[in-house]
Amino acid sequence: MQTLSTEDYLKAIYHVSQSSSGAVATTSIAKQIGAKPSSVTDMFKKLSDQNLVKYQKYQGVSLTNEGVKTALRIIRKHRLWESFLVSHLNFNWDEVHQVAEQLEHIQSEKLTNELERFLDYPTHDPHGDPIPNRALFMKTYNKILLTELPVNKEGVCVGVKDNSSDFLRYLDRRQIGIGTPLQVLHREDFDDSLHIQAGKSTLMITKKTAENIYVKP
Amino acid sequence: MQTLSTEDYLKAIYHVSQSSSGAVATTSIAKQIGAKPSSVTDMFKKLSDQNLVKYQKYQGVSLTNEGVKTALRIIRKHRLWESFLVSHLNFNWDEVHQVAEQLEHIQSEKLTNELERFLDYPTHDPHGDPIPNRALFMKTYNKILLTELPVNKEGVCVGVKDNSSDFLRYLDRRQIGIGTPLQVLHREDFDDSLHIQAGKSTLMITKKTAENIYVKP
DNA sequence: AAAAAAATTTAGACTTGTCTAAATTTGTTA
DNA sequence: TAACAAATTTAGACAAGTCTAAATTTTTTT
Repeated sequence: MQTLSTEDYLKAIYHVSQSSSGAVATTSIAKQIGAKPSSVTDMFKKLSDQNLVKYQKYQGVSLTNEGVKTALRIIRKHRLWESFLVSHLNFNWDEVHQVAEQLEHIQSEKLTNELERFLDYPTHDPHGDPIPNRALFMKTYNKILLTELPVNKEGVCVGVKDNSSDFLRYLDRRQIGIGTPLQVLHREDFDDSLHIQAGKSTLMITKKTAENIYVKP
Repeated sequence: MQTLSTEDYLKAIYHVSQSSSGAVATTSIAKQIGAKPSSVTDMFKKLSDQNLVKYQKYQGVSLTNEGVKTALRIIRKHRLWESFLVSHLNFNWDEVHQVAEQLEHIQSEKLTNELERFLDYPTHDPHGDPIPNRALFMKTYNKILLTELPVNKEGVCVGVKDNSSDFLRYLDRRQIGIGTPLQVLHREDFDDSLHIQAGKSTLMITKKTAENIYVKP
């Protein structure tokens, strides 16, 4: 059984390892967790003792199979709870993260599985991220960034890269959400801004916005 | 903001103070929490520093107004979650306690209030215990122990005193639950056992069982 | 009311997870 | 490749919460 802290580290290592290749560096986890590198080193040793990561001094860590499983079990709970908060408790998609960070640590297999059943086995959370099923398998579809969508090709918003409240509320104001049909009408060479069709309205967004929106063509 | 541990202590102090009069003794909390008396003394000092309890050396503690409020906020969450687990996640009333012990520590006023709304403002949890509302007010009805119900007077089961899994599952097997109509048909003077009418069936229960069942006449 | 028993507190130690500051290793650059 | 910079680790300290063992206070018993 893990402590709150080791669970946080495992999840952080999983996320960082997903968005980069090779071993996960001490500093990257320090940034993610909000701790000093020396604390991270300490924790790497503890996780290594439990065979949850492979750790070589000065070379960073990588999750073992057991470590991946543990991380996925936490992510599964996190995303199921986020889904519940949005679908039944009137939370907006920008409000769920902080609470789910707490709920993801609740230990009860029955609770997790019954919650999943109650939600009717959702495959994606409110941000479009895939939810591991009971066997910890995730359904991923091949999504691309809005910046990579060819001009005039139709797509649908299926996720966001930046999960910050600021960005999510900005999208709310622009009436862009998961499922919104998106189409690039014109790409401005001068500043890389995009004129897009979002649902029924047309609007202009910056490159920075576009590269934080995932679409399925 | 409280730690997990201080919340557990406040809740324990509240419960003990409800079932006895005067200040709450170190040993009684030690038993309730499962800690050594010396640890309890340490915590009493910490709680006292935060003005959550009034503490006098060797004389035990009593909750301050602020301490009572904090305890009730935790109990409110505990009982709301228990209700949710039973009503929507297929938990039995003997399975909810352990999970609710974890869920009661989740910090989010919005979560608590939305959960309450989702459950349609329940006034009692699956064991018949009253749920504090948003203003921390509890609706209590005047219940008595089954041992105190006059022979042949009709009553309804509205709660249990012993919340152990063993007892609750025993009641399940006897088909006694919250709302079950109960009536004492005969009181056996020899061993204090009771012949009772429970719903549609008549059965015999021991004194020990009867003094753990609350009824409303 | 003195002695014995029970309850409580104190003192000192341990664990977990964190930190700072210093030392070491790795990498990068001239 | 030598020197510098960046990353990482080590060493030692600290806070929270717990423990054991010893000391103290309160309560009960004789």
